[in-house]
Amino acid sequence: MKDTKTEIVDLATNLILERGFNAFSYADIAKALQIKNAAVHYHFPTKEDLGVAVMKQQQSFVKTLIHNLKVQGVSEIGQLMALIDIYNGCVTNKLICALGSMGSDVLTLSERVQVEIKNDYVQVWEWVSQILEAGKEKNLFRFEGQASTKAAMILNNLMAGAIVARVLSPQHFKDVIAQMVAELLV
Amino acid sequence: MKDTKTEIVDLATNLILERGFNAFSYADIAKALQIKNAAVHYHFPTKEDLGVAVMKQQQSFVKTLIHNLKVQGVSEIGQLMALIDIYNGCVTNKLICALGSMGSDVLTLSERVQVEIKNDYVQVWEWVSQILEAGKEKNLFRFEGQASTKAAMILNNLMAGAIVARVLSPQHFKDVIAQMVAELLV
DNA sequence: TTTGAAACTTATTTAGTAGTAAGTAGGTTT
DNA sequence: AAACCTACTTACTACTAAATAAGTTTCAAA
Repeated sequence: MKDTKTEIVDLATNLILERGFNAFSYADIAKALQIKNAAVHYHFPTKEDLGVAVMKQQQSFVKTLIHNLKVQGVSEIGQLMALIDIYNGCVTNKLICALGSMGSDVLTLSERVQVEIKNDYVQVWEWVSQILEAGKEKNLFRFEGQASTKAAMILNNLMAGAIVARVLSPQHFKDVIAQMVAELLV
Repeated sequence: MKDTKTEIVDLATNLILERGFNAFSYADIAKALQIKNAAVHYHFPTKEDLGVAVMKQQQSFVKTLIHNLKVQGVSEIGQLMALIDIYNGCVTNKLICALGSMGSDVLTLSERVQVEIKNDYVQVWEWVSQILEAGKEKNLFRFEGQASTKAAMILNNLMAGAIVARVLSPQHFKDVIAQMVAELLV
């Protein structure tokens, strides 16, 4: 069984992806875990601490994902699909991604949290840049311009796509991402 | 001179684009306008009312912009650049767009506000779709797939680009949008 | 068997939040 | 002149937020 600390981070993550950092409280977490407000503060003295923990856990998840995909020798196409699958999961559950949620709130957050949001973005951005670069070399992908710029464009479509999916519909996301992939594949 | 009601909406808009709907209060507005909290409630009884007013004002701005551009006979390229200029202005002022901000918070907002967010998105989406369709016909633009899908992709890049610009840098936005435009122009 | 740290609860504080009721100054209408 | 309206202020309610101090339980190691 997961320990309380991990459960708090998991729940906070879900609340952030659903409502945003400024729209959930320690009381929400305490209620869901059937503990008291102060117990959450025991593990994460300030909300800032909790925010940092959430973003670091995200980085750890991505690190593990990248590692597993490379160990399994998954192709560049497969790696891109794995990333898209994560966003499909978000959209299905009416969630947006951590980058979109925390990015929108970035100016209300402390320096420490801002740094972790940036680290999160850069980690995924560098990964996608590498996928594109290697995939182009192998003639799997076609695109104009720099791989890093194209990677940013792909992330933009995933991030904003997930946001818009909740405003319009999940289908809107699927259509856009399908077209994005079609343009990319040779 | 602008009346108080308009000033409240303008200020609320700025606060939403900077911090998000759930991260500003009536007190922020009252303080800035040197009036009392209750005076804001006089004009907008609930925060929901204020949210609706902000989104309707946005729609009105876009409607006027589209009208002016068409009256002046601005080309499809010029129209797209006008949209991009708005986002450049946002990025310069460390703001995100109303769609990105309110879209991120959509599940914390009432039905009435959600509808206006959707209306806002659809208005801009249809406009960009028309620009692309007409521009392609005139051999100004090149793109694969449906104009409406490509329009959504452009909006995704603008929306998420503005969000990421605050996390990374304004330059990151400019690079991505420059590449986006380059891919689009014949 | 004691001890001591980890993981809580209880109870409270401080500082906001949206929202409202009642009153008022100054202008407009009848 | 009386009645009314607009745009507020004053003073408040009810509630929620994050945060903390002090006390309690639990359980494993000495």
